[in-house]
Amino acid sequence: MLFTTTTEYALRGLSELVMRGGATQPVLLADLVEGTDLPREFMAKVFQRLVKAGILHSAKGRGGGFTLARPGEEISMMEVLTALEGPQHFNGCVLGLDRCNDAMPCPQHDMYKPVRHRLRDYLTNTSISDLGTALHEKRRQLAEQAVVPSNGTARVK
Amino acid sequence: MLFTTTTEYALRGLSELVMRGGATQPVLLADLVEGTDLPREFMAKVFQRLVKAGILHSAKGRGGGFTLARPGEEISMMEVLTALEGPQHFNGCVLGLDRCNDAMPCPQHDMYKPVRHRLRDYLTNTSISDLGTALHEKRRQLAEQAVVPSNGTARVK
DNA sequence: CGATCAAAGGACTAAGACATCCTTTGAATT
DNA sequence: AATTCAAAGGATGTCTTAGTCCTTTGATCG
Repeated sequence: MLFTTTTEYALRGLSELVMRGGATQPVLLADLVEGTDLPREFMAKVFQRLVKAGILHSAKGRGGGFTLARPGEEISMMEVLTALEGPQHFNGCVLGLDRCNDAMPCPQHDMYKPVRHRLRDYLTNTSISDLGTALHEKRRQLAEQAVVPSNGTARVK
Repeated sequence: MLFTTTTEYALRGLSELVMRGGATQPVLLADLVEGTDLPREFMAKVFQRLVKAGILHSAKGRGGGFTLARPGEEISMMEVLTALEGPQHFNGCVLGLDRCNDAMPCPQHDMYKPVRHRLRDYLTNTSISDLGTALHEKRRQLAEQAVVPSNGTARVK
């Protein structure tokens, strides 16, 4: 809804990367996608773009793989979005007009502004480290749930 | 950003329709797009879909055109969005996962929830009448501005 | 140096979005 | 009934997005 498929893959891929220690040691694409439904070949293209955008670092050959180019705390969802879809995504009106101008003013500019602001806040203030941590935590909870599946004392959501 | 081009066109077209009295009398597509950059032929397709969705009513031949099928106050942006892009757009995670499940839980579900809620509120509580009114008002302001362009007493934004 | 490993990159296919053109249908006017 | 009007609908074309496959590049290990 908010992102293109490409951006969604990027964010999910980065979450996985962070969760697998990609902040410090290289992670292979093959390892990263295993157990997920992320399409390997396509992810390779997406990660290539992230390398060029200065978000990822890559190394070929043995001991290679992908690592974060910078600390994960410094990479926001917004930066990923911008790298892949361009910067203009948050400057336009709700209705997608190029410009709110004389010929066709955006009738919703004022009402949409606070909504967009909220959205922008979320995207700029959430880092891919946050995504990785949240993913890790979710999986931990699910694992715990699986171990004590029908025990009344276990908190199961 | 939020919508596909098709949905944007639909919302803009409906805004124009309402502004031109399409709530009560039929408006021709040709009239509706004139002075805008809305592509006539493509808009015809979009409006066809809105007719089938029960949002618009159409009439062929002389005296024909498009009118709202129901009062504009009762038609929300969300309804238009849903009619054109399907209902699943607001039920998913930020990351676009089909389901937040064991195999791949959404790492951001909880944090994104309030943001989505805000967005949903905006879209369900804004009707196409609101859009039409806002459009009309904006154009009125611009016209006023144009009449007294360099007069110090005129409030110009 | 040669083998192997893994990302980079090019070529290609499929599907969907966006857009236009032309014919058909149905209604109103003469 | 004939004409005209305007939307409905089918056919087609183009572009972008999504996705796969295969070759090349560059690094490391033996």
